[in-house]
Amino acid sequence: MLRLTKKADYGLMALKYLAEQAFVAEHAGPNATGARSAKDIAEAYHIPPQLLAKILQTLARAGLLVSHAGTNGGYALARSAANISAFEVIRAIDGPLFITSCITIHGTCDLAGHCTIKEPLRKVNDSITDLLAGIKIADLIEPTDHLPAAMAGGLVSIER
Amino acid sequence: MLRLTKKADYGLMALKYLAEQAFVAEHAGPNATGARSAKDIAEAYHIPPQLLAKILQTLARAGLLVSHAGTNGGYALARSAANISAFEVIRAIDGPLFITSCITIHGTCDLAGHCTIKEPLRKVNDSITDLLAGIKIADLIEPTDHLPAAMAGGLVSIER
DNA sequence: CCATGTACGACCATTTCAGTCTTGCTTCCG
DNA sequence: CGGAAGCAAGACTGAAATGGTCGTACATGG
Repeated sequence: MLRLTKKADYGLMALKYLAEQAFVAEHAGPNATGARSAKDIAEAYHIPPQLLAKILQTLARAGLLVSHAGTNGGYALARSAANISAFEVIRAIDGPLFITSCITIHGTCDLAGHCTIKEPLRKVNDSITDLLAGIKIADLIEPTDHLPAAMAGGLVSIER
Repeated sequence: MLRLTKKADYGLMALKYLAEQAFVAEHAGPNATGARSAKDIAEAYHIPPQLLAKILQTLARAGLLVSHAGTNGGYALARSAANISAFEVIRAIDGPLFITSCITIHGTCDLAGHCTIKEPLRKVNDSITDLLAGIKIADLIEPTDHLPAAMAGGLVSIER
């Protein structure tokens, strides 16, 4: 439970892949855009190509990727990898995230009076949002290791 | 997406309700245990009674509630409301939470080599776990308002 | 013009969720 | 004792979300 979908997983992987490609392109000629076809990415991660294609289209529609059709076309990051957050990716693919079913778009609980739990949970929701918003695609490259630290531990305490 | 199930919602509501009852029981005679039947709780929140019953059974099996059969039976908190975390409730009902499909019980990614995303996400996972573990049932009572503060904001930053 | 690639909608199988039904056991109380 | 109140637990069902496929159309570079 509380897991994100495989699509979101795939999306993050693809973004990471493109970020790496953009990085190498940066060190190549000016015509190397770092664009890769959906098929390439799918093969690199053994993801069903058609599915990945749809995900990338979604991401492009959300403005996180730029697409270029035709021969030698493909996708590339629309912005720097440091400016794309995991939150944006997840929201683009899985839609707005609400930890509890109570919280709708309007912030109103359908069980008007009786659902007294939603307010505290909304805080949790916001925290997770902030957490994910703080994680950029750029943070996903590099073999991790030295990045945890601040992420675990007593991040929060509710005062009563 | 990234939402918890209705069952977990219901479970939290029920726990909160029992916490409140335990509180009033505390101020009553020694024989007032604060135990309430599943039906009572279900009616208070307009939850399908049978469904709530199953949830409460799960919670009892997990050791968060104590049950007492027979006339005037019902459920009561097994511990103080300040010692039961939202995380325990959610895990008891929805099972262990793993934010990404990659992370299995064994911590191994089924896509051995190619899934390079899982390590950073595991940190996120841990953060959310900690976040939920820090929220106690006792924090859910009281008409909220003055409790947010620390929960929103720059909780985390990944160093690179 | 054709190979390569994106765009997009329809479709399908499987799983998960939410909820119901049924049956059985336990305890209290008259 | 016996019945009512209450928990325990498994089978079952309908609906929705997920994961994935297919087919077709459009764009573009050589």
